[in-house]
Amino acid sequence: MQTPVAKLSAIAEPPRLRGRPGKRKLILDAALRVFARVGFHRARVSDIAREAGIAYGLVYHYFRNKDEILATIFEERWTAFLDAVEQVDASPVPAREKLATIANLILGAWQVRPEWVKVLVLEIQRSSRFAEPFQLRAVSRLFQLVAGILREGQARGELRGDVDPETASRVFLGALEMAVTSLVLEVTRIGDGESAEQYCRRVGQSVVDVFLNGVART
Amino acid sequence: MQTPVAKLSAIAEPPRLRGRPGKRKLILDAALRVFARVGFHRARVSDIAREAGIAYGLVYHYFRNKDEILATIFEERWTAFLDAVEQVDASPVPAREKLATIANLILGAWQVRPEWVKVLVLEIQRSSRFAEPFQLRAVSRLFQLVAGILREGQARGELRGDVDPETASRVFLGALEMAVTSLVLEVTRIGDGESAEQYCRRVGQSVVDVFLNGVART
Amino acid sequence: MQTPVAKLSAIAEPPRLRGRPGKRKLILDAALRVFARVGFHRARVSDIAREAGIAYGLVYHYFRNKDEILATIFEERWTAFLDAVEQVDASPVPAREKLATIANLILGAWQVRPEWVKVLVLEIQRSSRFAEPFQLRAVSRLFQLVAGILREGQARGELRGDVDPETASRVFLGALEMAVTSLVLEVTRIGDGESAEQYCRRVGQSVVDVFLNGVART
Amino acid sequence: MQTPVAKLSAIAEPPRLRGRPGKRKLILDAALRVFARVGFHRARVSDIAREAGIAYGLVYHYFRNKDEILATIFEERWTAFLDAVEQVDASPVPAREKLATIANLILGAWQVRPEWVKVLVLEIQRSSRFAEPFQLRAVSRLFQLVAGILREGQARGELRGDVDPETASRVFLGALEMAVTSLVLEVTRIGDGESAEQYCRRVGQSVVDVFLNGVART
DNA sequence: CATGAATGAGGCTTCATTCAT
DNA sequence: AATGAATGAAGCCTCATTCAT
Repeated sequence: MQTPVAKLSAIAEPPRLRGRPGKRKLILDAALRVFARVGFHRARVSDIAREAGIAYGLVYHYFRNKDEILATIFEERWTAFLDAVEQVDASPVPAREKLATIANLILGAWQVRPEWVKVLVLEIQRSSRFAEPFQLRAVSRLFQLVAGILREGQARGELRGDVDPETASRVFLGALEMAVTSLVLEVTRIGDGESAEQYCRRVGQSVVDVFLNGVART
Repeated sequence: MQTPVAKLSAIAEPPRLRGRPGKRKLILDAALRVFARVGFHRARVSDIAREAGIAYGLVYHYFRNKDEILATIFEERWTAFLDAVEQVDASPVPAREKLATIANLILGAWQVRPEWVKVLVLEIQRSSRFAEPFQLRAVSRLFQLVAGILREGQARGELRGDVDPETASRVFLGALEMAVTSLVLEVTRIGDGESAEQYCRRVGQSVVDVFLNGVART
Repeated sequence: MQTPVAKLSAIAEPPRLRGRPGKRKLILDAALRVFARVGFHRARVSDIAREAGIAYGLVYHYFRNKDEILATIFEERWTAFLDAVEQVDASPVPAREKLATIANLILGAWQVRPEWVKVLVLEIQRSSRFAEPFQLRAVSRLFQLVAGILREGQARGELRGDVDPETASRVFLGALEMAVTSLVLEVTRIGDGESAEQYCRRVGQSVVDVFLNGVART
Repeated sequence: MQTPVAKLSAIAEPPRLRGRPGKRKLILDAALRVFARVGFHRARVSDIAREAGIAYGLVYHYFRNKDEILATIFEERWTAFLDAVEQVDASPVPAREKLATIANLILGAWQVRPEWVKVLVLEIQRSSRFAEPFQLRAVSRLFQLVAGILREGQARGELRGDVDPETASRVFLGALEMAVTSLVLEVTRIGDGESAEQYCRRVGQSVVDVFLNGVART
């Protein structure tokens, strides 16, 4: 199954909030880059302002404080991501294809917007703000969706019925996250004869393959 | 295979250095608790000192700075953990048993010392400090060990040969990390009729089961 | 003697300048309310604008800066107040009646426009801006007028001649100010069977009574 | 009646809090001077530190924030002042003498520590923090004490019985406050042939005289 | 007139680290 | 070894004021 480009761009580029000429977005994008570069805690508001090419105080015109910038990045992007996953969930395809698409969605996002994935993986997830109701729920939603896909696959007889869907969803998403993390931390170096896109697709397929079929010799 | 208690405690409790009264250890333990409670960045040196019941100037007799405390915690505990994994690697058992033991090692450590695992998962692993040579190598070592186990299993014919061991090691450890993370973040609530120990064992078995056999109906 | 309503309203409501739609007045009134509510220093220009229902940039079309707003309030209201006191001074009545009228003027103003009196008492009078030439002179003028009334009363033989009029004017106005302050700070609660107007009149009479006759048993 | 020097110094110099070598007091004294010079709002914490000859951060070792410095000044000094007034209240002398002593207490404090009185009059009283329970109660206490003295004087037949003690206490203290304010604002210039002490004594006597006997010709 | 986006200096506060005792 | 007072750099945030439209 092909992941529509539309979906990928949806993750990477949230729709402009109506009205504002775009300064707000300018700030969010700059913040994303700065957070990705030096991390949330090291990032100074003045860094963000400089990166955005605006005056210091303007940041506070659009956001209450630095935390809110991170939270907003999370909200906007994660919501777009969840929407994409919801669409995948709703599509009339076998569970295995849904999982493959989700894997491509995540790895594809890294290709298009590595900073966004880096910030999500390294900063937000670690942040104690993570414990905020909205964020907790937003992340839980992803796990629920995947668990739902697995449960449905079990009901349809596509998947083994003797595996707890909640646990399995953590295995699947944990595996994917680690794959992305190793890309983010540049632990994984992409080989010579392979484009980033090919590499991502291959890794996604491997993760799905292992998750579906296991590594044991049958 | 049973995970020897000795190994677990080795992870959780590094051997006392040179029989000191233990002020240094007092500080490390206190820091661990504080880091687990509020996170590294929010933790003040004075918090650690108060938790340890000492004057905070004393912290600087034992450690150069705050970062070094975190690094030390990492080094000591991670080294002990790696040692345990090395022993597992060296043991003459099938790959599947080695993997099961590693899973129990990690989940068991969470049982004995949840703060340590929490700090490892939330603070160190995602810290940009992670990029420091020693830490990077130390973590890489774990992945290499697991990849080695998988490669050996392939060579012995126990595991499928058409899976990249590096990728598969990330799947395995990512799945385990996510399992632990959900425990750390208390997303997972342990059911009524089950002890924490039973629960951990069951989750570990599930992860290994999925990793080995996959979720697809055969 | 009855305090003409005209005089009270003169204090509380300065005549509209040149028949403008009144944006300027809107701002001054809003500022008065905000200053009374939160104090000059805590009041933000944006608070004033919101209270006035206008954009806050507009404030700077009518006033050079925030200080000027307070100064303007002071000038306009205090001038009106001084005019009323001048009229009292010029009236052909005994000193004791003049003093009673002044007391009613002040306490009556509190009734009609408590915010204005509150700002006068709490912000302007004690402000270091008070030291500005105009304001200093304006306030001095009140003391001079009262001292003049006292001096005249002495000359006419109505009042004791062995009291320094300057000192006595401070006693009189200090007493009145404290009476108003206790109203402003709501330290004084008005009793049940008494209207605010009755209460003010009674307090004014008491102050004048004590000032004229003293509290000692004769 | 002579105001014992002991009492005056009690107002101006609160007893050292046991233990501290005196840095805390250094800061409080410096803050008092700075507040008196430029006002609370204009005073920067760095000004206070420089005035005290200490490092910036040390201020925060002893006080939570700038507000707490002002509040502490108020508490310590006002408490000492109230104690002195309580002693006056308890002394077995006629009401008129008690009032004279209180007047001397206040005016004498201005002589010894003009900054303290200035800060009290200009900053604390105006501050909205004034509304804090402790401060409100502390100030109320003074009024209650004076009202009590008046009531007792009435009961003994020394004072007129037809005057409300609460209102009269406000007249008395308002008059005194205005006398001090005019000193603080340097509206009142002390004449040539008179020492500051003589001047204060004379003003105090005048205030008490007017308060007791009134200005009307009998 | 009117708007509110944009500016940026100013100041409070935090807290890692040093140092005298 | 132990204490905690002392230091001061760093950075967040506020908000008066300006300016383009």
